[in-house]
Amino acid sequence: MTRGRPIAFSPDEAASAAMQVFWARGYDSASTRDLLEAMRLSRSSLYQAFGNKEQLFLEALRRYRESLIGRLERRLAAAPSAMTFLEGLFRETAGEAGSERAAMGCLIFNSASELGQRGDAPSQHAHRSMAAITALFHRAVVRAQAEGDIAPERDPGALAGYLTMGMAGLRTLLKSGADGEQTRQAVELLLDGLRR
Amino acid sequence: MTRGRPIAFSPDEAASAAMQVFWARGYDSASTRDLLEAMRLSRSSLYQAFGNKEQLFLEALRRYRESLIGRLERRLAAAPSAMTFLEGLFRETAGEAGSERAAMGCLIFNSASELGQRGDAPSQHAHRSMAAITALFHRAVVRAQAEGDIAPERDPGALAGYLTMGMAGLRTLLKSGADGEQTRQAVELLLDGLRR
DNA sequence: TCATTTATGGAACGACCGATACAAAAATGG
DNA sequence: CCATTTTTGTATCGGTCGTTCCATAAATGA
Repeated sequence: MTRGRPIAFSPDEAASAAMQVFWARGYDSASTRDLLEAMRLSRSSLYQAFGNKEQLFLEALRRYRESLIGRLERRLAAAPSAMTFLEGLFRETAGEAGSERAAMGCLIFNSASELGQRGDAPSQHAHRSMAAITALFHRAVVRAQAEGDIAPERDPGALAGYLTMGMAGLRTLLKSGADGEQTRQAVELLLDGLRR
Repeated sequence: MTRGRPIAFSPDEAASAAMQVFWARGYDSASTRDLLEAMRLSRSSLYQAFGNKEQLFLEALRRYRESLIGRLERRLAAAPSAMTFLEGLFRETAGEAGSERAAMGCLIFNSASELGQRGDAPSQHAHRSMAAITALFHRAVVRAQAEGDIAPERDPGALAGYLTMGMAGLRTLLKSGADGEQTRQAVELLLDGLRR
């Protein structure tokens, strides 16, 4: 049983580098040249290891989603209350105004906006990733209700959609270069809507 | 003083057709072939009349913005109250869920998301167009305060940013294929935040 | 009608796109 | 050390991109 020459790169790091490129430039605008340069491998290796550009994007989006959701999940679990988690998340994001981080936005919302209802696999995966964010907000809302910070009679599904809408809008504001004053005020109003 | 051969197309209609293409496909993804076909003119005429793709986009975005703002302005002026205008606008938009119209989104938010902080002219114009939307919401909020539907001590600037954020988020939800139930519920919560 | 001016159609440009083909290089297990 | 397997670098593919150029068509004012 011969094994042959082993690959000289880390598939993990390569996929991570690809994710960064798609995040910064978008799916269509990210050229294979950009990807090759960032991933530091040759064309052959890219197509051999990841199939094609679309599949590479799917893998990058999957990684981004799992990383993001995982991080938020841990942060939610570690938070003293679900409400402080939500407040912290939104306020922190609003505080990114003007930074390079703000200009990049979120790969999931970026993809949802760019790919829209194209119907292909990337578009469907973007949609599912949006749903994953809403599901996370749903869990946070349910916990906040259990903790008495949100009235129990309020519909957690509706509130989760409201929060996803708010985060998507906040990301758009940040991408368009809104200043911190505006984003912070808008986020406070959004959070008021949680408690009301 | 000779004049020469007059152009055989309507610059107005051509620019309008270009706007539709940029709206449906985005700035980068809209190819000159797409544009020529929709505008029904030859390459020479396009470059003669509009300069290049970037300038054509700027003109298309300008038209979209003025048309949109003008339409909203008239609708606001005709509305029995600023609050009913805002309610109608958001509820109507939420009701577009699932339609082709929803998949197209709004050229201004689309452009803001696609072009981000690229720094070039299209990016700057997208940012300014966002500001124009916020300015319109600001006027509506001020009027709603005068009419007693929003408490006078509330900051109209903050509320305007809140509404722009909400509309941007709503547009992202609609583009990602959210169902009408979710968008309608989210919008009601958003509107609750206006009155509170 | 005629000289002039302008628009038009289409060919062509260089650059880049995503993807493939193929030969050379490299590391394996035996 | 060798035969085998796999990766790697590079050349190249057909196609499309935005743009320019030029010959031709068309409508003008005189």
